[in-house]
Amino acid sequence: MTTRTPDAEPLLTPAEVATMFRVDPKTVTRWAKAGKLTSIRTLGGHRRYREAEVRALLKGVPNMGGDL
Amino acid sequence: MTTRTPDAEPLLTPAEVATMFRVDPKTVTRWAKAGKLTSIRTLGGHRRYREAEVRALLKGVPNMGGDL
DNA sequence: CAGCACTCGGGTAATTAGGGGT
DNA sequence: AATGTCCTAATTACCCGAGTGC
Repeated sequence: MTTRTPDAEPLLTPAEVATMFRVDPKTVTRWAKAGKLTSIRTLGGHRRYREAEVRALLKGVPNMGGDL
Repeated sequence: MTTRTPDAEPLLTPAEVATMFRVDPKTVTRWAKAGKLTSIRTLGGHRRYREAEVRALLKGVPNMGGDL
């Protein structure tokens, strides 16, 4: 069976992102509202997030500022 | 000469659309029933969706300071 | 013709959105 | 300013059996 794959970017549900960051889904929603996360909405209004972006944020950005 | 192609819009199956939106195929069916998606029915009653329309709805617009 | 994956249809839990308050 | 919790309404996900697509 030839699996058709029309460019589909891997998306994550709010719950998945919340689990990855160890926060509540509500918090992830706030990040999306604040423009800190790219959110793609389903036709019903629910949000989906780009896996690539979430992973990039999870990678842990090195502290360049020497904050501590 | 290229292959002769009759006027045919590229169509997607429910599973393909579901994968692109990261939702269940049943959800895509609900969108069609709700009139949110243009559904083309096969002679057997199965639904097919316009790839162009799906892509247009799926466009991930980064939050450029105007989401709400 | 036979067989398997997928979709259909309906019904019921789980998740999400949104606002408000700590 | 930021996160977690409570509420209600809406949307979505998984259960079944039967039919379609190839």
